[in-house]
Amino acid sequence: MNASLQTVSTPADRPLRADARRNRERILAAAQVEFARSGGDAQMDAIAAGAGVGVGTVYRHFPTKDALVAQLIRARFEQFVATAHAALEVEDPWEAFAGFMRANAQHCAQDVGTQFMFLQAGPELAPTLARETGLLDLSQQLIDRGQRAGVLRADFAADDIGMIMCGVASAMHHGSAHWDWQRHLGFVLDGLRARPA
Amino acid sequence: MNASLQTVSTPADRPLRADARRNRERILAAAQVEFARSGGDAQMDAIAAGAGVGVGTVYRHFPTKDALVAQLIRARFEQFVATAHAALEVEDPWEAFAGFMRANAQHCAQDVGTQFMFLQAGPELAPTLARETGLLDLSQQLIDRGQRAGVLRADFAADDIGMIMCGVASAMHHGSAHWDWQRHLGFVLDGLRARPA
DNA sequence: CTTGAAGATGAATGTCGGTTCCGTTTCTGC
DNA sequence: GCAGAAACGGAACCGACATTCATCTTCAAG
Repeated sequence: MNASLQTVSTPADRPLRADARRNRERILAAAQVEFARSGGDAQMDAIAAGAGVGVGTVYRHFPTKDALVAQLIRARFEQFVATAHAALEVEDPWEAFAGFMRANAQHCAQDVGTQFMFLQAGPELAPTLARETGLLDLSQQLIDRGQRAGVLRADFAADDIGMIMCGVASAMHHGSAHWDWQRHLGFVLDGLRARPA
Repeated sequence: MNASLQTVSTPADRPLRADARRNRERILAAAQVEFARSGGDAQMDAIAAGAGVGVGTVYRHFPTKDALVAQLIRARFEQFVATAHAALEVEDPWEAFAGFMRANAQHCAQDVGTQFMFLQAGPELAPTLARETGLLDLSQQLIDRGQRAGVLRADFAADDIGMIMCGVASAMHHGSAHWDWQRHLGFVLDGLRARPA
């Protein structure tokens, strides 16, 4: 499985029939639940069952499993975008940036499907989505603020965010007794803070 | 697949026949190559072919694919142990620690199989092996030195190392154009350095 | 050199899980 | 209401792999 970026035909090609729209939502919800439960390898049958729907219906909405995953990921990125907007409202430039990172990590922690995304999805999916959804720009703004204020190290770049989130996600994915992703993120954030000198 | 810790019957149960020992080595080598090439999902047939051997032979040496993977991982941990010993010889406490981390990451970078291990193997495998091989103790010594010298943050623990390596490995695993695991590790190491105040 | 045990072989087996297909059911515009 | 399009259902299909097994080969002790 290699979740490439299949543009799911969500665009209002034709206004979906009422029941179809309902099912579509159910499927996405069930997929999220199922991915969370199984830790990344949910089965189409299970997703269909969870949505109270036949497999065929799942395939009517998403031509392939990858397409379904891609849609989940896209939705998550839209959440990231919202978080970024919120962060830009925060006064303190460091807290704005750090809070953004923490909030995103928190979202990942609550949805194993997203961790799955960072760990298993095609390498280009995350960067591409970040660009397409505008997340990259927003992140850049947060970074610029931090760097202008001298609280964020100057050599940090927007592209690094994905890499770091990926690393943090992998820590939470394992959930080994001693592994605490919040510690991990804390270490990294401390590393990103500008050094006094 | 869930590489639990199957103690492969390497122990000199009975001195393997000469050709058998040779094949065993070939299989391990081929497995490493094959995992590296395929990015973590090597097939038994491919491994057998790479070793110039029939599949049955692979199964004669390793009862299951997991057992084979476990053996590869165990070997890698022995390499880590060697690195740790070398690091303990280094004068500067910070360089000893940081060099240890960098060297291990480097080893991972050269062998996708190891990245696979950190990312896919059962959550308990790494911690368990770290204990069994003595790596945990050695790491602790490196950490103690750093903390006594005041160059390593006081709240860092040996258990954190696996988590961090896991994160770094996940970054290199994707190898997205903009993702550079050395940057990632650099950020983290900066975060681990004791703050002046 | 013989011989039997250890080892090797690879086609065949079994399972798992994504995807397809077509008969049936449910909407919705008229 | 009705017709026809849209959607649904889920058994069946199919490829991909890990694993097995009956048979053949090679080593090494005596």
